[in-house]
Amino acid sequence: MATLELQRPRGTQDILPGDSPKWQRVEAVAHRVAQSFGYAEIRTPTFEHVDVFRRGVGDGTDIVEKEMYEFQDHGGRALVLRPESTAAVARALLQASAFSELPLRLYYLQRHFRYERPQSGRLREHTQFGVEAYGAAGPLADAEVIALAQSFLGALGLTNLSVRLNSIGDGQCRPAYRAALLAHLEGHRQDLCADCQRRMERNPLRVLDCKNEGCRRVIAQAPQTLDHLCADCRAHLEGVEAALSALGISFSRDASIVRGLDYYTRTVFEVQYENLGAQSTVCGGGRYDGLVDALGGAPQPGVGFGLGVERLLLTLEEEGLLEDRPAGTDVFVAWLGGELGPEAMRIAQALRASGLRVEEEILGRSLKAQLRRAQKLRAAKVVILGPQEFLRGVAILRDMTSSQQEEVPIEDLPARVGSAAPRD
RNA sequence: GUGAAUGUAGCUCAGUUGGUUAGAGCACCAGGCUGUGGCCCUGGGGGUCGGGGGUUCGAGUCCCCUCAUUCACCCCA
Repeated sequence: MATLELQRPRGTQDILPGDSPKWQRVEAVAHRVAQSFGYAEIRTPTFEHVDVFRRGVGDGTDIVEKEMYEFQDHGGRALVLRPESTAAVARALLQASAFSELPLRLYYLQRHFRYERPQSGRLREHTQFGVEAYGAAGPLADAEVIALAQSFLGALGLTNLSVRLNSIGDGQCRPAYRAALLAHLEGHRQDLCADCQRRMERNPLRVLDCKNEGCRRVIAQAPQTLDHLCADCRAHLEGVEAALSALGISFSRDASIVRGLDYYTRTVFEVQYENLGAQSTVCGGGRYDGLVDALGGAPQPGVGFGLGVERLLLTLEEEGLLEDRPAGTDVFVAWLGGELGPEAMRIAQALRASGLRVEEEILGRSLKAQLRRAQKLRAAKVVILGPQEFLRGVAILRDMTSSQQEEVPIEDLPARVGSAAPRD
């Protein structure tokens, strides 16, 4: 490893030419699937006023409390690199008065910035494919969003992922549940780990997803959120499940799913891939009926998910679902003799005009080296232009699979090559 | 933020108890084949051994600091 004075900042990634086709594939599928559900793309600024997230995500959350990249610009504004997109999208919609026309179906493909300790699948700059559906208070929107996530992952070839569903209640029933849970935990305080004893003060719901064995035993006896849901929340959850069943999407209830962001209400869900170690959640989402209100707008029901693209790529890699090196070139134009470079470029241009992906020699290497290059590019055809052929107005057209070659008039090359090189 | 492991060529890795000019395979370039890829053979370019400091006659090897990566926790996508 060469010693560089300048390295990329911790927790960031360079996407090099060898990897960018993988990203392009995932992005293409995201655009296609989201649009097939009638969702339109939205893009928001990379930085926002700090208050968008203080008020939207919540002041007490880890994201806002210790993970934001905050800075002040020369005008003294308190800004922050966006740590997530849901609150930013809501802000944009409010600013554009977009809630006048409902329902609103949006998706984004954006980078987020959080100051965290990096490990694989967790970066300081990461990309999410996310979806937001506004205007529908009923359970159909929840099911639609989950179906979209399923379709997206399925289109990429992933099948054995698990969808876990829970409801964390709303302003009606959550306080009562919280009290009941706290009472139970208080009775078993000595059996809980030190972390959980601390969690009891700040956010008792978090105890539910502790992996510690002693805590798990206490949790198993604890009151279930599901038993404390008010009638409306219960009906909502059952409605989501009924719609998912009708769609043939399998899921399991998982009382341990709790969200760390303040804006979630009722439905919360995760899509997990087990082999991913600690960062096994590829997709997380839920309902956030209180968000727009918190940002100062008239209340709007909303539901959506965020899907980590870097984690998804790790999963796809592990499942062997990414092609290593997709062919990027159809034809290579080789030349020799020292004088024919410009003519080779002219031929390459003519071939490109007929829709082919073409690379021509610009280093003036030996023919042998040029053919090796063509092979490495997996070009199906090579045009070879030599001084002798050029004088007669022809070039050699070589088929790299069969090793057959023939002379073709230069003007006929686009027609001949175009018909002979099938595209995938 | 807490705890731990790892850093030798572009990549994957060797490198004995500290001891001469730090190696291999793959990749790259060239030649064998003076105008034809894959296979083979030969040769070549490439390393401040992550960085800095220390111990020592002598450090890739030992010690300290630092940077980066990885794993677990926290949290999250």
